[in-house]
Amino acid sequence: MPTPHYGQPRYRTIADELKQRIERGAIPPGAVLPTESVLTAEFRASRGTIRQAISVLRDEGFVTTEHGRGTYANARTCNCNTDRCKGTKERVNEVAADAGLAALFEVEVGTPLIESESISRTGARVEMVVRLYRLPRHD
Amino acid sequence: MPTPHYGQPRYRTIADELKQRIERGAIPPGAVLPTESVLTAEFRASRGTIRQAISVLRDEGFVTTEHGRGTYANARTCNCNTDRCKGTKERVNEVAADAGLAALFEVEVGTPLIESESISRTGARVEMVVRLYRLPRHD
DNA sequence: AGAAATTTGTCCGTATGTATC
DNA sequence: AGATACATACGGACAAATTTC
Repeated sequence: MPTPHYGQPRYRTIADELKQRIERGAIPPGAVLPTESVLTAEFRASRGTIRQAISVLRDEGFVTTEHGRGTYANARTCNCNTDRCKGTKERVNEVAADAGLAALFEVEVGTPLIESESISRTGARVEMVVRLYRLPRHD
Repeated sequence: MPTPHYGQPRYRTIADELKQRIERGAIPPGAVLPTESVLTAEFRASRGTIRQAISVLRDEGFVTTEHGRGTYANARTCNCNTDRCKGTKERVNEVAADAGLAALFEVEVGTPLIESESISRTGARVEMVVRLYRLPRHD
């Protein structure tokens, strides 16, 4: 049989299906996902394809894989069932300069710096964390 | 030939080699990387392994791939000599998630993250340091 | 415009190494 | 030590997007 993949690639279809199971609670947080061989049998896909699907879930933060043990479903915290709450939160505080920052700013290690941390999310998933450092009183 | 992978896996070794070429300027920003088949011949690795290596570069922001076209090296250091960009340098590398970041991204401590550090200066003095963290994307 | 060549994308099957229990 | 499961690597096949002729 050839390998037709119209529309979505197979590994994405499988990833979406698994994603739904996790979101619906069919696979509760902390539970182990079906093993690769089980998924292979269920979806009639090769291990490579199954692994690619799981890789998608891992990158999107739905699951965590541990070598030699298995793949676990992660707890999804945010329940905003609205649109994509592409919200960013910002937090500003004072931190001590570590070695790397101290060298850059040419100050001593431990010198207070202003740290502004922005966290952008899409849904429950943290998309990006941006940390901006600068010296106090000199904007 | 069996498939031993002592120490670093092959695809990482290849990725590092390509990374160096980009950093050294052997592959200038915007240039097309050797095609997969060329790399296959050069490194005597299978196409899958080559693709895995390129995937690493993609995740780390070194290159961009376009279907049917090729893989391009990204500009990672701002080379433009305009006054605007002068004094701004960007560095992208992989770091291990510390406790704070791990909690935000809901991953384990030590999970590789992509860190993009931008340093803006006015003259010799460092004005600001921005560190952007994100999870590796794609497979 | 159309066909061929090039290049990346997806998928399969298999084999072997490595980590964990 | 054995069983299980993930990680790496190979080779082959076909699909899809782009470029070239």
